[in-house]
Amino acid sequence: MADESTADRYRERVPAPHRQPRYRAIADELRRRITAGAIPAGALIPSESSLTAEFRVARGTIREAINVLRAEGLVMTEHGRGTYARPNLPVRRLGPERYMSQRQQDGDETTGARSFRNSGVEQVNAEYQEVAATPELAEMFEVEPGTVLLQRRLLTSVYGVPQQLTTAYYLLDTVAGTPVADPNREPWPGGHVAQLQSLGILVTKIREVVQARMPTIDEAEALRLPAGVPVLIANRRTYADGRTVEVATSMVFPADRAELEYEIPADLT
Amino acid sequence: MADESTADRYRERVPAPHRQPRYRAIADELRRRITAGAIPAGALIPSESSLTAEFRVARGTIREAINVLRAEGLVMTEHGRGTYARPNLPVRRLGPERYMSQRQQDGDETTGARSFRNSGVEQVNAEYQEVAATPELAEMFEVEPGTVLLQRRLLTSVYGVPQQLTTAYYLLDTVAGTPVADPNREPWPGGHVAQLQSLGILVTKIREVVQARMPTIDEAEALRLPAGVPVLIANRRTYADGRTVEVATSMVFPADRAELEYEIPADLT
DNA sequence: CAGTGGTCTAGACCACGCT
DNA sequence: GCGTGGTCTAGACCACTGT
Repeated sequence: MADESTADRYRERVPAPHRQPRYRAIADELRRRITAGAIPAGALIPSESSLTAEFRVARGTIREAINVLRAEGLVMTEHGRGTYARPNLPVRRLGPERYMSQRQQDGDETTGARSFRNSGVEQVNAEYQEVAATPELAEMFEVEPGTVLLQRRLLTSVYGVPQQLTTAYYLLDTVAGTPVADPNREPWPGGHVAQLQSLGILVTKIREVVQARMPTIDEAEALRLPAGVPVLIANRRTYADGRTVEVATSMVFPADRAELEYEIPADLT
Repeated sequence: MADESTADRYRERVPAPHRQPRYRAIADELRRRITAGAIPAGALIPSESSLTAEFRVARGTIREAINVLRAEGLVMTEHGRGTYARPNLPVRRLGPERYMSQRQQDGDETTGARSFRNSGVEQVNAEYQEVAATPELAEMFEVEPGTVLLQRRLLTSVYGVPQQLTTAYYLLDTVAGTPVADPNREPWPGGHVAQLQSLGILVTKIREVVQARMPTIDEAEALRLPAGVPVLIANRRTYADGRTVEVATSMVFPADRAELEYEIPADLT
């Protein structure tokens, strides 16, 4: 095989031609072991020090090889424990029914995607704060910039696995003094639509814009994202009677364990 | 802080306390300069050697900081030339109106996102092929596996910039011999809904599932994606009278220049 | 405690893009 | 030729996870 000369190159001391960098060749070899099943999903790959011995390179070179695999989402690292082949995660599907008051919600057999709403395994870490409206937010709410809004920041987890970061805003006027402004009532039964309804606000339309990008480091840490996994971003705007009653400037989902589902009814086509 | 003794120990050897790693602090500072506009989009950031001088750290530390920004998709590097703040691309917004027959479509002033449908600057590279239904496709169309389908593969470009890869399927029975089966008629005026309507098929519902992931190498090349940019994936299923009449197993969008918009009407909430 | 990965240094030489 | 980033070495010490 052509691999023989590659193996020989590992044994050389320094001169290795850079036709293919060594860290790439090492990454290729480790990737082969993982995809071929020699290192099963969820198992530890050899430690950095044993890899330096096996390939006879400096530790920095091994780390670069592992960086490649991390960027591909193939492995994930835990400080002090080791580096694992990435296990396959269950996918959380978020469909239009997440805005319904209450309904039967079954998993999708074909993909294994599941909805966890109201299942009792969903925990919410909430943080409420009063903030002044930025010009962008003020325009969406049709108020003066600086008007006080209620900011609601959430980290939602399922089975202890973080699944969603949310930053949402409400006009303080419409929620102040109501149970909706109480952070201890999280998670909201029925979601934000039901909560607004309890205040007499009838939601008429929700608009969401979906984007994707690589996470910031903070997001990657909060969502425990391995490197190489992007995030799905949904920006939500909730309307009642043509007025904007809620804005979620960013709902951040880990793309390796979430997908969004939408329906476009006939009268829109 | 309780960490003071620890911090003191660091100061013996290194000026900066490691409460936050040096490379992350440097990444934060560079990110600030880029997002604040001190380094405009498309401009070169300082070279690695000048950054080692400015922050007084080893070159490896500077490179790690830049790796952070690259993983976030904030900068891109060209060997021998330098590292750039990633230029902002015009964003193509795809809303529900893309399935409407014909309507006024304006840009969104707040984000600069635009729709290019029917604007004449959209080119389509089409490839049609007859294929046997896989078990998954057969189940969706409610036919026997192996039933012949028309496969439609598209690369859509706007102003010569590739914007979308599509793979869609139709039952050959319903389209054979019709203008819809003619690859020379791309791009389809009014989209696939209008085309189906011209065959007497009235679309009643469209369902889309949106995901994100890093691109395969082939996708990255076809869409001319720089490293660190994920793709948005939409899987579409088109219904008429409860029957599935079209399936797009993957519409692949470059996440740095596309976003998807959906509406959830009141009767769904 | 031992073993893992995380951070950082101070060098070296190579490959690429420009002028 | 010069300045850029790409690759690599050989060490050091820190921080986290286990026993």
